[in-house]
Amino acid sequence: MVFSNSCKQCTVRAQALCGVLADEQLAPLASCGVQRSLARGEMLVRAGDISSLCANIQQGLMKISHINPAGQEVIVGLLWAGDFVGTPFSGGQSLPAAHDIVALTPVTLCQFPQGRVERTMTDHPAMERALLSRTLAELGAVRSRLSRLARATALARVAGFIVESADRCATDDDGDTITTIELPLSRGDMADLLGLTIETVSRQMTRLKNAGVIGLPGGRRVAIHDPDALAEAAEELA
Amino acid sequence: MVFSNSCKQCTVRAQALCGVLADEQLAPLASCGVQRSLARGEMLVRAGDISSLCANIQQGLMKISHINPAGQEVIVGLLWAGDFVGTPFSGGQSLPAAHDIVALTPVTLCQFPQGRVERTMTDHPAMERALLSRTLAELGAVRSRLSRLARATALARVAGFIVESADRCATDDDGDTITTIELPLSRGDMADLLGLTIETVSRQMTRLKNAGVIGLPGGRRVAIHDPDALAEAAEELA
DNA sequence: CGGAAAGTTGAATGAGCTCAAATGGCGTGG
DNA sequence: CCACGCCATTTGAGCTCATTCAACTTTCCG
Repeated sequence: MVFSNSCKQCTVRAQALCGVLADEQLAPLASCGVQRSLARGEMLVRAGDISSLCANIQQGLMKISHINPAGQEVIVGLLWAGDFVGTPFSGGQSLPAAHDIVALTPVTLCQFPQGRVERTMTDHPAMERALLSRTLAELGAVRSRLSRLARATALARVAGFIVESADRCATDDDGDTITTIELPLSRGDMADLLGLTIETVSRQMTRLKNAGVIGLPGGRRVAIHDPDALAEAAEELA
Repeated sequence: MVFSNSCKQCTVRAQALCGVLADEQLAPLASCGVQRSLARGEMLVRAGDISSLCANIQQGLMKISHINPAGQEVIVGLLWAGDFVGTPFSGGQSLPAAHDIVALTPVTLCQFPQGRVERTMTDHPAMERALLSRTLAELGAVRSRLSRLARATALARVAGFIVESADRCATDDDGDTITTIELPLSRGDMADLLGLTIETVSRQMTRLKNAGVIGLPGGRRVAIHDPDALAEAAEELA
């Protein structure tokens, strides 16, 4: 249902199709995309919906989350700018969505009619193949997160998340000695993502700060003073 | 890389193709499948391998596992009879495998030349679409496991695993009042799968036994005395 | 400003881990 | 057939790390 994309700032075309198709082949699809905006906190898909949504995230960050019987929210994945969301084909039975999808920041996305995407895939098998390939890669990525959640300590989870965010959010000022990023998630969201409590997340952040590994200049900003130590902390295990 | 299949005892054809193709379309593929056996513990794929493996599991159970830097093994998924394993196309760049794949029981599988599978997919888009659909479903399933690992108590993890195994291994004697299954995993494998220690798994099994929910008649057998209580325990959270 | 939400810090509790020893099942060899 | 040894599993005791509950501080917006 979701496809990760490693490229940072690319057009809708490149995102959806991984560059396998020429521009003229995409024209019919690109021409029918509708731009849409979501406010922070707005829900795009509700678990249980029978939705034929099919879109590309252009800006912002969304969460894929699940609320368990005890009322706790678990974030099972994030969708960054460039990621694809939705079901690209009707596939006979339209299954209800398994998870909520909610905007964590203001989001802009480009929405397509499902039928049109499906037809484009049928006309251009390379696109479908690319989508399959990307989905397989995403599956591997989720499995890796699974192995971290299974065993890693609270410190390693938090450090790992900062490293990952730094990779994703990498600003252009790479000449600087110190990288500062703006975490896109609240402490509460981080806790839901990492399977911890808000307090524990906060404590580990403080711990990293006191160790001189990161700085917390205020807001949700994080200054990475010692990337190596941070990466090492992310590998540490129970 | 892996596709789950809910059907229990089906032929290679039905498994790989979800019944979307007629038999005669499959003949070229079916005719070049090679049967292969693996002993318990034998490794099919090693993490880092550049493998073009492409096969269907006919009998037995395999684990997809990852050994973390601390030397702990984490099982990120199981492959049951009927599941598909491997990369069905070369996709330009052959990525090295991210995980080990090892037989937990004696396994028989039907292996295909990758190129032939790829060609069959190209000739029959319905097959590729089915594969994509199945992969998306698998992605959802892994996400659900993720949410369980993130928050559930040890008891809930163990109970959940027993429920899942019971669904998978359901023997034909469904007329019986009490269902007994043979767990396909050792305590150690269960621990690796659930992100617990051997001792904790054992303790929770004992706890369920003492509560009268299950019986442990010996070996790896589990008698399910109270399915409802077991399901309830599986939902319980931290 | 002022109120609410978000984040930090502290103390006590408890679930699961570690280390260690006992028990049970099972195949081998006498 | 029984004794032995090996391996998986169970059980026990103490400890650690993350959670819980609670108070406090900071930041964000109206």
